[in-house]
Amino acid sequence: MPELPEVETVRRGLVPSMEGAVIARAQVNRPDLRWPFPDRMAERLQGRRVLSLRRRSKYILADLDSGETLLIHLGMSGRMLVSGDPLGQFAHVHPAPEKHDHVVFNMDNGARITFNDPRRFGAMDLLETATAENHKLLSVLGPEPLGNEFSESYLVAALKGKNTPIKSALLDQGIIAGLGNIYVCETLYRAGIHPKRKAGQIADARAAALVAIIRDVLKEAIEAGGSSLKDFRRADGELGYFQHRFDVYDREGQPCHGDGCKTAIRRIVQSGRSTFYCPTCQR
DNA sequence: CTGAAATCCTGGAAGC
DNA sequence: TGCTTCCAGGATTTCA
Repeated sequence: MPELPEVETVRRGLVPSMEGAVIARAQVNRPDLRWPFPDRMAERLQGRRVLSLRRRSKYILADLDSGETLLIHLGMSGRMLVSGDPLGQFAHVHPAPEKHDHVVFNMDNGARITFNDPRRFGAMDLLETATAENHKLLSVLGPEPLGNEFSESYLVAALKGKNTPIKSALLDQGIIAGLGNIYVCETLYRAGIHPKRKAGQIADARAAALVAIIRDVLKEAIEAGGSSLKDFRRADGELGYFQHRFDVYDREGQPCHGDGCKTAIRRIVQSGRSTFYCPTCQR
């Protein structure tokens, strides 16, 4: 799925056409994605103004003037395509509907946001804004990696005593929210830590160093506009380009980027997920 | 507790 | 231009 940087890129792309605008009509083309949509979702969205668009981990949260918040998860293949012309300068041209266009938001400013998700691992729900953090999907999340709560002391303590491989620990959304397979691989490469190393076996200083590395990796990806793999498009439909910067992800057999290191990047499977790493640089 | 596997889906790419 | 197999950014649930 889109990981934190991709979701943040999508959120930013949606702000101009959604924030402050009214959902004139919500078109819901099927009863569910990963889970059933909430009761009367279209009606509850219709006529509501979007007060703000927030992000928590890989979730986009749209606070509405009804006191409800629309939660959106893009799953693995979800996209939000923006069309139309919010500023009214040009003709409102919308693309023809495509297969897997599951939910369409027609805004009162002429913009149209189409949620397209072939694999349907995505999700939408409506929750009370005031108690949003108590939502089943949000209450289990660990700290935001770019927030103040995510500190060196926090991560050192969170990894202490863990017997699980560091790869799995960083993928655990309850320890740190928002990392996915790509950025965990990239983070461990930069940190020089072998993905199979037990989380609790990492020296405090190395665990602490992960904090800055994680932040750097995510910030660079956000600045680059999110990565773009098979299914991901920026909110405006343009491709991101962080994929050009991957050191290890999807580079099996290719030479390591490390200084003077030409070792072939290796791919292994951990918990059913591909892990890419340099056996020379990561210990 | 850990962790592996199955599960929800479709589509693209690779292999034959 | 076919058919089969494998693989994919996630995350929950089930099972050992």
